Formats: sequence, C-alpha cells, structure tokens
Amino acid sequence: MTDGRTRRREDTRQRLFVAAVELIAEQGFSATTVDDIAARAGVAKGTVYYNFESKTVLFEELLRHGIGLLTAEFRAAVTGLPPREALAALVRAELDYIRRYRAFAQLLLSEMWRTNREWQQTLRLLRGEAIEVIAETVRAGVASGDLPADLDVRTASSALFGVGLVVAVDWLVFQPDRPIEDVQEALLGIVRRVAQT
Amino acid sequence: MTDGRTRRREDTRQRLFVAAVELIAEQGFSATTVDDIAARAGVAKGTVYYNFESKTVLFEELLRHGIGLLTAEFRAAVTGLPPREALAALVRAELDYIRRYRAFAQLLLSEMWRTNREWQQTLRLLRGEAIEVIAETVRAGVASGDLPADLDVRTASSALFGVGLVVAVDWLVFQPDRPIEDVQEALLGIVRRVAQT
DNA sequence: GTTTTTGTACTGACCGGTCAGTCTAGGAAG
DNA sequence: CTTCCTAGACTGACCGGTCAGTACAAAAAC
Repeated sequence: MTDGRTRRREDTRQRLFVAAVELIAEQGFSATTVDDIAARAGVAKGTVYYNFESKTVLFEELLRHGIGLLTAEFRAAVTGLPPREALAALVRAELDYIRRYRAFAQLLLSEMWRTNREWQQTLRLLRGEAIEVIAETVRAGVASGDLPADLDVRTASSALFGVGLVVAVDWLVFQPDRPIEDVQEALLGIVRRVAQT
Repeated sequence: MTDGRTRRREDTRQRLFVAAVELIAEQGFSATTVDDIAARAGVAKGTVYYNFESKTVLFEELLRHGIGLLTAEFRAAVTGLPPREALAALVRAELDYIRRYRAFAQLLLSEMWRTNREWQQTLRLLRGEAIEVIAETVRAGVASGDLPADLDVRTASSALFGVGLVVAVDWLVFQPDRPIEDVQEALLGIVRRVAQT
C-alpha cells in the first residue's frame, strides 16, 4: 500500500493537484492548459494523462478532494457542540480552511455558480454535501429553540456558506495584507447577531 | 444622429452584448467562443469584429456598460436620504438590479475575483467605482453617528457589495423558483442588525 | 425623377496558432 | 529481465482574428 511506488505516485498526483488548483484559481478552468499544469508541477504532459483520464476528470477529482476535506472539517468542528457554539465553530472552520487553501477557495467562488459545464453536476453534489453539515446544525438549533424559529434552514445554510466564501476571498484578493482574523471577527459578529432569537 | 444606420448598428451591438452576457455567465469568458456569440446574436462572425476590436474588448465594454448602469442606480438610490435609509436603499437597488440583469450578476460573481486576466484591471477599477458609492454612504453614516463608529468603511462597503451578489445569485441558481423579495427581506434584516449602534 | 457614386454595415471562407489528447521510446525500481 | 512509470514529439480539432466581397441606403449628378 505505502510502498515506494504508491508513495511516489501519490506524490505526483498531489503536485498535480496543487499546480492545477493555483492555475485554475487565477485563470479559470478553460483558460488553464494541461501543458501549464504539467510544467508547474514539474512533470511531463504524459504524466498528467497517466495519472488522470482527462483534464475534466482531473478537475473533478480535485473538486472531490478539496470539498471532501472541507466537509470533513465541518463535521469535526461541530461534533458534540450545542447549536449556537456549533454555528460559530463552522464559521471558524470555514475561514480556517480558506486561509490554508486560499487558491481552492478562490476557484470554488469562481466556478460554483456556473451552469452548462460538464463538471457542474459534480460540483452541485459536493456543494450539497458540505452545506448539509451546516443545515443539520441549523436544523437542530431551530428545533431546540436556540435559533430563531422562522429561520429558513436551506436558505440560511447556503447563505452562510456563500457569505463566508465571498467575504474571505474578497479580503484575500483585494486587501491581502490585512490579517484574516479580522474577517473572522466580523463574520462571527454578524452571525451572532442574526442568530439572536 | 439617430438615422437608420446608427440605429441599426446600435441594435446589433446591443444584441451582441445580450448574447455575450448570457453565454459568458453560463460558461465563463474563455469557454465562450466568438462563433457562439455571433450565432446567438444572429449575425456573422465578421460583424462581431466590425463592431468590436477583439473578444477581450467586447467583454471590457460589456463590463463597463453593466457596472456603469449599476453605479448609476446606486447613486440615484442614495441621493437625499439619511445614512441608514440610504443603506437600505442600496441593498434594494442592488437586488433590484440583479433581478433585472441576472445573467450579468452571475457573470460578475464568477469573474470578479479572478487574477491574471487581461481585463482584470478594468474590472477592478469598475468595482471600485461602484463600491465607492457605498463607501460614501457608510462614511457619512459613521461621521454623523448613525452607524457604529468602529465600522471599517472599506471592508464594510466591499463586504456589503459582495454579500448581496452571492446571496442573490445563489438563490437564482439553486432556488430559482422562490421570489427574490424574500432574499431582499433577509438581507435587509441582516444589514439592519449589523448597522445597529 | 432617374442614374451614378459613395460610404457603411455586414458576411463567411479562410488562415495561423493553440491545445487536449495520443503514442512510443526509454529510464527507474525490484 | 520485467514492470511500472515518465518524457516530449506529434496529431487533429478548434478558435480568435482577417479580408475580399456583398447589400443597401442615402447623397450627388444630371
């Protein structure tokens, strides 16, 4: 399983992911060429096609990997916490994730609301999984009376997800010199106020 | 000035704008071909290049036109209103605009945070102009004591702009059957709470 | 009022470059 | 020697941009 070969291959795939995510974040999927990805990863073009079926599949696996990680961190963040604390933990987890994987966050923000792309279904599905974790928390909060009863669970959940994304990426792109902790504070403040019963 | 020729040409340019904005909203700038745009507008490819210098210039003029309109509506919305009412009017104006030009809003959301694209400077500039209107309102509110003194004007303004965009487009793309008035209510509620002194 | 000229809007075949994907020779690991 | 993987030249489709030519309205000439 973790013999030299598998480890080496896993390493190559990882380098390709990193290269692809950076380039696609900057330029978008269509404007990014496979040659660029291979060059930045320091491998030959053939290696890309040895490791991935196609450019689209590489991107889909990238999305799966990236959002899977986010979903996992969401789950880890909320386990065992009461609703209102869990909500704050989710905001923190999202921003923490964005800080660590800023290129992926930027990519997500740009490609999330597209329609008519081959990988759109995949992305929609993955988005649903991540938001479901938020929705579970919100639902529990509404049921227990910790959150306002008139809160629309689906809307609130997707809004929370999107707002964190846009505010953080906006900060990263347009005011990159300022610390992300400030965004976190601002967002927590907003969520706290909105969550008031 | 408004003879047959100029009117005809203006009409063609308008049709090209409409076709381009829809296609780019769905697929992105790079994935949209000039042939597609021409076909949807019902003109020959050459006509695109008769009316616009290049694909990039067409897109830049599109951005200028679209954001210019938004900025104008922002200005019209705030004139003569006291800070807190002006802020609510801005939210209403933004959502009203997004409802009317949903494709353009979707396009903006997807291309706004890109880096390393030829037209990035243009977009950055235009974004600045639109946000400046918001910033003036916030600044006046902070100065007059109508808004919290510790509000960071630049951050608050760009956050307000971005949040309206994501929440509205998210709704349009993922829950298109529900009325946008609900989003407006939700957003106004949030802004009202955050703006509390 | 008719004919000729001119300028403008548009057309679509075509060109050159680019890019996703293929193929095969060869290097590394065991 | 065999197996697994990588390199990078190559191919064919596609796409941005060009250009010689058409259509047609309005002015100019008579």
